[in-house]
Amino acid sequence: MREMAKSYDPSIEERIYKHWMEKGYFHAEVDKSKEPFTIVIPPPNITGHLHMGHALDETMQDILIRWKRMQGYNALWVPGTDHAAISTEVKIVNKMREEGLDKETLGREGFLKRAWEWKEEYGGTILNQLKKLGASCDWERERFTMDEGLSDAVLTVFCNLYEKGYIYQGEKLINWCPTCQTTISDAEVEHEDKQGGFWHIKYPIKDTDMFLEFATTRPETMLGDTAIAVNPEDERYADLVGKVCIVPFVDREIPIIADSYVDKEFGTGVVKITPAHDPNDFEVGERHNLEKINILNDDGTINENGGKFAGLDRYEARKQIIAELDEMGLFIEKEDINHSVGTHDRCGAVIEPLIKKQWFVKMEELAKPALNAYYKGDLKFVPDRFGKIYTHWLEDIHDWCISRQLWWGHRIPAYYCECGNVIVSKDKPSCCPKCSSTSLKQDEDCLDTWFSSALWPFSTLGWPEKTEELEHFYPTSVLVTGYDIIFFWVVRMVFSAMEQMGEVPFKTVLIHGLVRDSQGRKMSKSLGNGIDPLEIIRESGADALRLTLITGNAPGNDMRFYNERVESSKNFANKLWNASRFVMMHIGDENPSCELSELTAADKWILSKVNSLAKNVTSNLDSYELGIAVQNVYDFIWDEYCDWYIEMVKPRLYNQEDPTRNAALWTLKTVLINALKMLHPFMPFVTEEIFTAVQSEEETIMYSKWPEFEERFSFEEDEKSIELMKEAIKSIRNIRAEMNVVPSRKTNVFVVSESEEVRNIFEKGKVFFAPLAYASEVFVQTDKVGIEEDAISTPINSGVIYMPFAELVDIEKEKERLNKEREKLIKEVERVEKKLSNEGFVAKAPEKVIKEEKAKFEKYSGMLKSVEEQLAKFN
RNA sequence: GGGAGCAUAGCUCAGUUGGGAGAGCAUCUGCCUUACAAGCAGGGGGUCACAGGUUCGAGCCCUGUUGUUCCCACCA
Repeated sequence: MREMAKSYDPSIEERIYKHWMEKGYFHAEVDKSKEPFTIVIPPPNITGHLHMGHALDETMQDILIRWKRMQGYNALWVPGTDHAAISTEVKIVNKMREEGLDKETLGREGFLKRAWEWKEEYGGTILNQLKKLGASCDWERERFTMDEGLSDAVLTVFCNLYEKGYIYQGEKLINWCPTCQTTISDAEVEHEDKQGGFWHIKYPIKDTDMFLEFATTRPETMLGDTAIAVNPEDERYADLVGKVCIVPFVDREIPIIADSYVDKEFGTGVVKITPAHDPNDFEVGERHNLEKINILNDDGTINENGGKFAGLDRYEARKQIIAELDEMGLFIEKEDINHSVGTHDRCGAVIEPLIKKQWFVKMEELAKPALNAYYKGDLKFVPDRFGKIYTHWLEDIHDWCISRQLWWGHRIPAYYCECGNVIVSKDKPSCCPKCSSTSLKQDEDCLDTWFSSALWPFSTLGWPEKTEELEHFYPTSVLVTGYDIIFFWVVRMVFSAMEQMGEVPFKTVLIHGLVRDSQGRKMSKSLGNGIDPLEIIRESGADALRLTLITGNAPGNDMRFYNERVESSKNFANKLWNASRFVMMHIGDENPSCELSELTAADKWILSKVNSLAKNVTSNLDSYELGIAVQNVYDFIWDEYCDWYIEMVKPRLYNQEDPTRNAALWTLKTVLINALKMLHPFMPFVTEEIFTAVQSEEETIMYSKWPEFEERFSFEEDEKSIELMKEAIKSIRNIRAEMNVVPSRKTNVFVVSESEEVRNIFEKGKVFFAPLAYASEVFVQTDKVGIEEDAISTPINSGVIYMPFAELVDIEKEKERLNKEREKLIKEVERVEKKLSNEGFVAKAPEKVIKEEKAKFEKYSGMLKSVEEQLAKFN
């Protein structure tokens, strides 16, 4: 037996984790004799630091992995990181800037060298932080989206999709971030409601003295206007269609066209059309064959097409354009409006739609199998409502712009020949197959970072190689992630897997919500309201943090983080610690054993309880109700095991001569071990420490067998007996507290019952009933012989408890108390009576429910009778 | 404009196929009882947002209303 400290100290965690690592417990080899259970970690960015969101996400995964491992599965949790193209590149560029360097001077190669150096230095930070949380990832299998194997997977998929015609190059309207100077996909555009202007402007109509009024939120785009549109059914403008307007400053003549896209009711019913800078206008332009004039440079300044405004930032140009229009009498008014503006989710800059030649993935066909997988039930969401979000997005999907004007990432494997030929190939071709020229240039752009993470579930297992890991561990079992990246990642993983592997990448997607601050706000850097999980771990331990994050959290729901709750989690760890210490103090170096026949009702009661706990916890874990599962274990340990069972067995432990002492020790130990096992996935450290102390012959709890429900440990009768005694004890304590009787003052307690069964229960349970009921002596009898007339009484099911308090009894007060009790019981009896006299209830309710109600009727009417008898005595 | 979530004790939240409303924290009372004062025992506190409906029975299922949060969407 190992000596245990007086109170729980979470600093043991580091030692334990190190031990687990040294023993290689987290490593999973392919073992075909076992059923696989696989999770791939949502790879955190190499730029990242562990925040509460990660802590929740990884805790949930660790719980599932540890549980399945104990259940005997071949459990594998693959860790790794994402190169995070834009985020990382921005970080590196900023660091270079501090040294007075920029990308251009370093060149691509020089830049990449520095980027890899940066990755080597900082890229592992977040994974090391994860270890503090207790994550049992197989670190021998750690992967990175840009390592050799995964890069090979990326190029393979790119070429595959290109050959099948799913990847194409196109000159389309894309989302441009002028700050990061790259394209981004639709998913990365965040629509924010912003206060903005709605400028009313008019253009002169050619060869008339008339003007056409319209309004716009982006006046500077007028420099790229190539038409003015009205609704074809708008009578106000019918005779203007076909006429020509003049765009000021650039003096461009543009047609007035009719297109049903224009809403007659909105504004003046006139829209300026800028096909090069607005998605709707682009469509209109396609329909009417309009010219597309790009007016923006990559940095958001006006280009040479903007005439005199060339070189100005778009917002400065806007100001000047309005000022000059005003002078020209063409500006009418500015309306203040609140409208939604597209911004870049990484840097917050306002996105400018513009036309560029980019690489796209054609989504329509690829989306279908991903949708079918869900409809067929091969892919499930927990909770299911997120399936609707998933399908909604896929049904309305746009092509995915995958090229990024970055250097940090997977360079697009497309090669351009002088002859104009484009060759897509994993390796650089030696010459152009068309013209044999050897002067081929690779595309300068990189792929969207999500292109590689979309392959994560199979690329990390070795694909495109046919590894035995892939064979055994794929498809993965469950993906755990937040609802905020369903579009970015989940959707793309599913369609990529369906296309490349022909099956789903995971069977279940377990969705969790956001961890918010105590006021319900998102934790963010700018608000400075983030709570650092590492700090919590340092102060209270990873176990306490994990328990806090899981308790009371239902799948898919957001949660608030309170330090008070960490405190209570830590208290729980200490409670468990001390209960274990108590058990071990009494067991010493013995190894208690006993026959089932030696067990007392109390032993059987707690064994039965822990037995059904196993059933409940397992079924809750099966349905991913981690919060309920951990609550089950928590309640059992604190309420049943500590507050009742330990107190019940104390007299047997203190009495070395007690013949049932060994049964008590065995039960204490057995139940504790089972409870520890069930708590282990949630609180791995404290449970490991205690387990190895109690079970000194075992090396770890990690591979101990998960408890299962066993019929032979189900003791219904004993459960009932003990519950009856608990009720009696609670009533006695209640009365004593009301009468302000200090615990040290003990009284005789009489249990009177005509039922032999009940008398037996109390007779046998005297050993614990007496101390818990603060009884100097317990008398179990059939009648009231020897009980003083003014003894305090309280009814139990099929009996009455009497306590002679002598001088403490105030008859009037006692009558009052009994009257209250009577009122309560009358209500109960009435309620049950009403139910039982309801014909519908008796005819239609399940038999079990009716039986229960009848039993309640017996119980309460019996109790009422004895209260009334007692009252009659006082009157 | 479309969709979804939430509304339960003072606060934060659970409540798994419908069968007498729960936890943590807070609050009040009494206890340093030989595992734990990070504790023990006991108490108070809820028209389960509102209105209908289904049912023998509704916090739970259906419809509507209100409040609130979020997601999606090309009304300039």
